[in-house]
Amino acid sequence: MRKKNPSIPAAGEGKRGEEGYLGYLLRQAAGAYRLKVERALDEFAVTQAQFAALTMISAYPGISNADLARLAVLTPQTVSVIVGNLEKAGSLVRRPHAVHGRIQHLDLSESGRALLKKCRERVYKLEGELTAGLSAEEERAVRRWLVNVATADAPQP
Amino acid sequence: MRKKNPSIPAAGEGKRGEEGYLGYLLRQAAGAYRLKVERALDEFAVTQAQFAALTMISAYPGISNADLARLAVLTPQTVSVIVGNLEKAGSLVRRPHAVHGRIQHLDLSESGRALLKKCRERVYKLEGELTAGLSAEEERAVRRWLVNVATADAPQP
DNA sequence: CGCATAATATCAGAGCTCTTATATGTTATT
DNA sequence: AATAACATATAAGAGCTCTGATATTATGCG
Repeated sequence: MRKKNPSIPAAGEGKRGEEGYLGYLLRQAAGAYRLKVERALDEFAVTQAQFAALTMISAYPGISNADLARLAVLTPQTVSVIVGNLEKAGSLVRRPHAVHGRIQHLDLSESGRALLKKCRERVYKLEGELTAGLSAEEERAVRRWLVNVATADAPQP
Repeated sequence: MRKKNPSIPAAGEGKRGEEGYLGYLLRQAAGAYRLKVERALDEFAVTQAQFAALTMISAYPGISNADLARLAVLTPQTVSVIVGNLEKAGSLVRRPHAVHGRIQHLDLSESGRALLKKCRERVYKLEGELTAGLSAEEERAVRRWLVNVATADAPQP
């Protein structure tokens, strides 16, 4: 079919495989999974970041942009972009704080809730595939490692 | 200092912690590590993607844009952007293929090689922190899992 | 009370990444 | 040899993510 250059290994092989740098492996795995999620949600035009935001707003209704950023380990500016796109799509609403003049509350709209429900079904399947082939012990090790990496330089109060 | 809303957990706790969805944990870990790398390389104005490209071109001199994309599990368009920025910075050169009229070879420039060397020292330290606290067995499980996730839907020839 | 400090939101600019689309060059089929 | 199929490169547009900067609102301290 196509003659592959034998000196360049495929993604899962050689230095790109299990002997490779953990940093590369992490980067590639996250990229591959992000793409998988976005293709599963392509029909709804929802990105991984938007799915995460919808899920968190659903779990913590009335959350502020700043709190959402802390929760998602992103900058407020980044979250503002994501929230802006979700607002444009009509999936959420921003309400001014009752007494605090600057804070805005975020809440899902009706269509946002319905959208999240449909997205969840698809993503749950992928989440299941993520754990397939892992023993309980291995899964615990992976989870612990991921949390450690994600919170490595978070200042402990 | 600041009064944290007690109903919103921190990144490493509650649903954002070890009981959370693996998909979220993967996303957060990759984001946190990407940021860590880019801050370590801030002085050289090199991004994680650029560091990956430099490393791969160094390992496979004369590689084509298309092969680099396959190697990095990215689209050719994405790699083209990264390579374009590295070229603008003078870290690599594009040479036309001797006989093939379309393919371009990528090679590091002298300054690119020097830059990569300096970046490597910094990133190696972070790579080391990535494995700290993992037993050999756990590290093997993590590596195997990451490779599985990264190559989940790669068509086996 | 008045001002400094901190928190919130937002704009602008850059880089990464995808999809879609186009132009060009190579290989296989007829 | 002509055409179809495939590979390579690249441009345009959208979304995500960061840094840096600015405006507005709260809070704390003199």
